[in-house]
Amino acid sequence: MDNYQGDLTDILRASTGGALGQSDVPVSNWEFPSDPMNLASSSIMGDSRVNAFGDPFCNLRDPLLHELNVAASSYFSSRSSTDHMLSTTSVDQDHTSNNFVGANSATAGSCSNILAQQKVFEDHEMHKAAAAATTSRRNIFSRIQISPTNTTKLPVSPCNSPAIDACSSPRGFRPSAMVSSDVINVNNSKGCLIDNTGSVQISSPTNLGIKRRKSQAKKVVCIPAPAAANSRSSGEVVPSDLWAWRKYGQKPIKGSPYPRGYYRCSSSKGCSARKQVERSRNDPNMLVITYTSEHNHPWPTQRNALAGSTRSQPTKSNAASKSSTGAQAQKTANTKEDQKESSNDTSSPTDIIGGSSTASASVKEESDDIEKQMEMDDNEFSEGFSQSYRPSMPGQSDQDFFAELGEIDADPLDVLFTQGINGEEQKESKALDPFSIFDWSEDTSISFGEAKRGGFITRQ
DNA sequence: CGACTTTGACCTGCGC
DNA sequence: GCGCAGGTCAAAGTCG
Repeated sequence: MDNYQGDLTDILRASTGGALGQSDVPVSNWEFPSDPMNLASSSIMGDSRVNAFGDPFCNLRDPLLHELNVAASSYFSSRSSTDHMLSTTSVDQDHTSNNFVGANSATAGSCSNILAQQKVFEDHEMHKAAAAATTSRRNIFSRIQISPTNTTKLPVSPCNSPAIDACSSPRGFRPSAMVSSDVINVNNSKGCLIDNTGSVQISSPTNLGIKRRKSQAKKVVCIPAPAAANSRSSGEVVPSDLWAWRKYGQKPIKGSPYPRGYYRCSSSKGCSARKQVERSRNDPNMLVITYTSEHNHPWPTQRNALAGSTRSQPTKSNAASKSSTGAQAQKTANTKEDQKESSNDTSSPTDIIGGSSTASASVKEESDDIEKQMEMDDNEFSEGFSQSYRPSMPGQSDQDFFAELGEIDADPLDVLFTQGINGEEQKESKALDPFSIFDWSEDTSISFGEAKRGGFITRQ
């Protein structure tokens, strides 16, 4: 189970984003009161330093953390090979209704469509784990009850573009949504979040797309590409999570102007966890992160996560003012893509950062408030990244926040389960399968709001 | 010195 | 079998 811990936590954290502490957040028009995925809150992860992304990408800071929190939705899709519980199949199936999709169309800006769309697709592996603990076939997300009405109406992505395109959304980040690999498109803004026709990210191993190692379980996360916040001078996007990642390769992808970066987990030696980061073809503002394999080690402590990643991320204090990278950054700084990125990024970092900094708070608020918050965030960002980036929790000091991080790091799932599940169920699930949290029995019908209320958030 | 990024070369899977 | 494309390796160089 430990192996999964990392992934799961990743997902949870990433997806949970700003929801922390929030109970009834009208994230979107969706019926579900709140986004379960927001449980962990991105802000928690905020500090991690992860490796940079490909050159063309610029500044991404903890997209998982920040953006997800803020409103951005992210997609986690997994390609399962076989018994995939994920509802990858189709929109019209009941899976769809069950899929966790939080779409928030309320947000402003180009990305406005989705603040909190999120969808998680778990790995085949993860599913197995969950399955072991429970008999349920549906993954956590699939179990999450979303208003059937809404779900059934989820628009199928009009886009025919490749999976990567699934995450298209305008720059700001808000839009991302997690879509089941096979396609749930919640995002109206640019049309498609994920294309099932897409090859790589979304397709199951058997599908087109990843030719190799298809058999490996993969989870695909689509997140808004933060801009400057998490970037290096080179313009690379540096999606962060608490894991430490080391870049081991980068390849241009056919049909995409953006290269794909290959990262492996450096948090622990021998860890087979890997991820691929690339930009959505259609929406450069969106990043598609594909996780492969599980971490074979516990969730890294904050410190560990940061270890060895100093280059990829600016220090909290100077992130804004200076890129962490030196010569390397310089090398690519002038590239076309970088320039392009930089131009885009100028405004966006705010989103991210602001999202991260205020995400937790903003999430609580009504969509209107969220927009306002974002605006404020933008302003804050202008003042300095370091400040704005600082993760904040409502009613919580920074120190508290990090202290909490420590707890979470120690056992991220613990938080979720201990609080997210009540009584005996909690104990049982925790003991048997931490993931059971996701694997709620179908009749359980735990609403996101409940889950959230249950605990992810309360921890603070 | 250790960890990271970069990048060309190599390997492998898939389609034709 | 060949070629293409994706994925990985590993040397070289950088940075703190």
